[in-house]
Amino acid sequence: MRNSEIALIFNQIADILEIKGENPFRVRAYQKVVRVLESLAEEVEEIYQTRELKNIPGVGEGIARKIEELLTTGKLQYYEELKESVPSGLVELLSISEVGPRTASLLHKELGIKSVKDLEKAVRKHRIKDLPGMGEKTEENILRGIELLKRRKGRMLLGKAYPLAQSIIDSLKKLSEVDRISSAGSLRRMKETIGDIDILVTSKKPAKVMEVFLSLPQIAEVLASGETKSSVIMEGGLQVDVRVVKPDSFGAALQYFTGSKPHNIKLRELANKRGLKINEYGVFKIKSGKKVAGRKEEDVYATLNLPYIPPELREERGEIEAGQEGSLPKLISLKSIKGDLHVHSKWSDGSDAIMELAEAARKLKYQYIAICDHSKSLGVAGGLSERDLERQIAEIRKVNEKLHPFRVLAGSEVDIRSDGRLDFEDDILKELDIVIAAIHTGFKQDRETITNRIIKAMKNKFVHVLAHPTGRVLHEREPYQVDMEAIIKEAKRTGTFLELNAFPARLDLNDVHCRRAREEGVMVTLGTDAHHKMQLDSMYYGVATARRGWLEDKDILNTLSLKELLKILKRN
DNA sequence: GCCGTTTTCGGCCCGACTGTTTTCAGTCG
Repeated sequence: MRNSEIALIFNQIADILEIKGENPFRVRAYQKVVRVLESLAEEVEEIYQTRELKNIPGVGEGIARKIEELLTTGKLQYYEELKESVPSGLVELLSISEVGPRTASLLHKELGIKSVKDLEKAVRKHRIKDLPGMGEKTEENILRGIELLKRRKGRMLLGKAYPLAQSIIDSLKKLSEVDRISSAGSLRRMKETIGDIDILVTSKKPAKVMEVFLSLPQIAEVLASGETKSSVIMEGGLQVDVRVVKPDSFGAALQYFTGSKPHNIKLRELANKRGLKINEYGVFKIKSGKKVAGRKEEDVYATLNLPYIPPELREERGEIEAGQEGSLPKLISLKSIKGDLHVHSKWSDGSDAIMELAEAARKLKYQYIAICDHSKSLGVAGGLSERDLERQIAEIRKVNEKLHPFRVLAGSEVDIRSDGRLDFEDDILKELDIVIAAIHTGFKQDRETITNRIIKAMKNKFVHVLAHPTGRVLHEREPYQVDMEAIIKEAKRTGTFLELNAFPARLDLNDVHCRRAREEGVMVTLGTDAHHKMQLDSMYYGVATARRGWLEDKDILNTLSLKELLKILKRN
């Protein structure tokens, strides 16, 4: 059983326990394990075979026993019984904003409501308002919550939310009334998908800021508007909240609203032990109530003897401990990137000529790009035949003569066929500067088959890079069943580099796998998979994911200069 | 249900907002 499946079950358990009004700390214990499982690179199955499950943080006696039962029998008696005790539709009520566990169980007890559909009917018949603790307003709010749920399209890709947020920030920045401004929340942490956009502002005239914000053209609906906080829904369904805070609280507010929640909880626990209290206004001494920090985010961390922790790391995955030990990574930044190692031209399914792409790359101050068009068996993507590839190499040589010292690397995104053989023979692969291998068909193979298939390709000495190693496409396709732990180990053994594909819907490797690669000493390459010169810009999201994966310059191949890069590529 | 440089038992983050209440419970981030 995979970690994600176990996490799903524990998440359900947490929800049901909440509805049943169980001890909230027990609920939190299950929620914590869910989070830990989601950020665990290694499969629990493997941990179970080699060592104690209780080594996993948040896993104690009880949960260890439950995991064991799931792994050995595929089922969990406790969960089955729990499910029986609560109608299945009740859990989905929790996804309506305004409806929490207490309301859900009240609705069920009093009106027999078992699903969102039931609830909507009851609301429209005005049967809610007479329940104890409810009223007309609550009824309206629940209806609004249901409508919001229907309209909400789930989380948005970072690649879409980020430019949107930036354009809002740019519009507000122009105002002389705006002093400081920053995004917060998961967007600032650069998570791969974003639930809503939070923007913080300091201003002496909040009303003016709000007025301008609320008049932005992309707004579909205003949910709330006040002096210090306004919420809107943008076209496309994303919610944006703007808050105005006082200058001497800006740092504390930024820290608070950036999260993540588990990161903040851990910080506040730490603060308590030192007789301090942290909230969105600042850091205070508990006894005297004296404020000791708040203006700058750095100061908030400093009161706990911590260095500044970059937002991308704030997921409670050991960053606080690393800060205490002084072992936080020096994260990679965009300006360290010297080139793009995965670009398509119009020779296959891209839309630009090699020269255009090279010119665009030079504008980004790169020293090189690798043209890696598809190989012959990928007919749908205009895969190149051996003959085409040779002609393409000739064209690349000509471009290089003109653009020297900039360099276009001749490459290929060679398809790994279903049996693990490559789409080109060695004698043509060896002509290339860089070979990246990838799977494009047969995604549904079982774990062992697909893992062995990929490993077979990695063993080819002409293959430098494994591209988009898990094959996921956010919102579209699950990763294949590949055993990433085995792939990372094999990458170490064969000297293969693992790609972090920067295309916003891929970001594959993800943050967790990046970190595992680093721990094993496997270098990562960054490539945008651009099919258009504009898409070279998505390198930014790749770098963000690398940062979330704790990667430094030295962990990333294309921070190397052209000369150093060529040396390494030849060695293979 | 977890966890321990104050603890193997008794803690477990913090405040705003809202609506329904006359002092607070529920929800949210």
